[in-house]
Amino acid sequence: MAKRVRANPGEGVRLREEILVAAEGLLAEAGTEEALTLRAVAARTGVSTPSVYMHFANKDELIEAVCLRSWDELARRIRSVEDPDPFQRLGRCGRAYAGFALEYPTQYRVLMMRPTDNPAAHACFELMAAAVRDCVDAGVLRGHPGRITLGLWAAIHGCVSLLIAQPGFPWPDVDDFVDQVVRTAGLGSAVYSRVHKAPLVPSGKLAQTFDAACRTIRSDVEHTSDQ
Amino acid sequence: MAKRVRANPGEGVRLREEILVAAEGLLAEAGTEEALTLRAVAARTGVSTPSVYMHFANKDELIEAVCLRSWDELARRIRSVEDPDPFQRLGRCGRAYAGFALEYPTQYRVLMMRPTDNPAAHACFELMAAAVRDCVDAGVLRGHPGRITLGLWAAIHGCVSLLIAQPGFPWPDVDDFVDQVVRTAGLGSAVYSRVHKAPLVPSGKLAQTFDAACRTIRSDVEHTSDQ
DNA sequence: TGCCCCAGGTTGACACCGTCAACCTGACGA
DNA sequence: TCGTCAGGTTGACGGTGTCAACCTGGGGCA
Repeated sequence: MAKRVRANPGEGVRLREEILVAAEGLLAEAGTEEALTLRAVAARTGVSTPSVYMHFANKDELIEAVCLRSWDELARRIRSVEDPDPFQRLGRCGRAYAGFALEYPTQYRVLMMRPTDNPAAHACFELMAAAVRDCVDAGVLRGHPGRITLGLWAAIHGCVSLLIAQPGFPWPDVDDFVDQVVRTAGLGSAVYSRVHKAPLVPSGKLAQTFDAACRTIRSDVEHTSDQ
Repeated sequence: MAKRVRANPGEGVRLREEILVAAEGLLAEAGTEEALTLRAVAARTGVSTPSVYMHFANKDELIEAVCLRSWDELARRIRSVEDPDPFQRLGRCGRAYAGFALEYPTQYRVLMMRPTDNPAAHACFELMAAAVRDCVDAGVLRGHPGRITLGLWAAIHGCVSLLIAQPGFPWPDVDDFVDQVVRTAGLGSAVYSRVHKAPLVPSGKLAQTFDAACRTIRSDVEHTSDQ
């Protein structure tokens, strides 16, 4: 372990940054929140354990700070999604969300496990809500954008959090599964927003209606669509 | 703390049971997995700490055993769902799942957070898959039942796990939200299973198609359906 | 009847954890 | 030149999971 040169007054923030990086790395390697030790963080930073308390009130606040960075990264990804068609764009946002979660599984896990009430998280939700609002404006979705966003969020979060938490499960191809959930949630929201809580016709008649509607939804006619 | 009478040979299983009950209670009260202490479990059972190791190899195995019981309870609830219409029954199964999760939030959290590969969990999935299969047989859903079940599972799990993990969030009415997610997932699966990965028509045309289809889906005609 | 065995525990200890009070140290302003 | 104070370090405390060693009393067997 290399000798650390003591920081000059005013430069203490540098150590804070190094600690954050070390914690981020350890969290990714260790896997779970409690596997991340203050002692390990301090050792990796090349500093004594209580030094962490110079910059973070306790372990929880350190983890909170790590999470904050993750929210920013997630927002960055969602913001970078582009597509001329609003409904397609909403789908891409969902896939971007899933991509982030699966790329940083541990961070995502920690992120969603603790009650979060910070501006960065709020911003993420607002980005999704804005994409939904565009779909409402285009007429493809109807109803309250916030409510619809919650539904989509639930579906995608459920998808990735299961993939992360149950790696031993015989999942299908990950991209396929994410795609399925994103499309199902989107199409389902479109239908639900028009049906709402109305009692549904029996299954037999539903089948006919779906068959007819989906012939129109598919943009090009496939000759072998049943399987 | 009352004196414990020592168990006779062969009666050791009784203590195992008492420990499980104590752990279950503490988990529900404490909230999180790491708040559940072996010392607390032992104290509540009226026994010394290392006695727990007579019946469970370590803390993890104790928690595993607690989880196993929860899976059984979940299966019991799903099994008790009845409805003549298969699509309606599927929805009720989803609501039963959510009801369990929200009634035992801590157990559910622990349950889903750890990789589970036990028969009880498998049985729960199979029950859901059977309900889906009935819908496929009735024609209201199409495609591979296992895949569809995964999608529904993801949606409902996401819904309840967000409700549990983010109690501070300004959620709408819980029952309403669960209902929304269940219906959205069901309707979405029906549409997705017919559209699959086909490229979709633009949002404008989608809106018209959905409007037309959903007029048929609603069993009775409302005169004020827009809002 | 008396002996011993062993299931069913208990005692005491270990290493590790988060946390904190007390202490050190070197650069900088007066 | 000297005090001050930001930026650390040392050593300790209580709590945790875990384990080796020990106790103990009821039942099988002579």
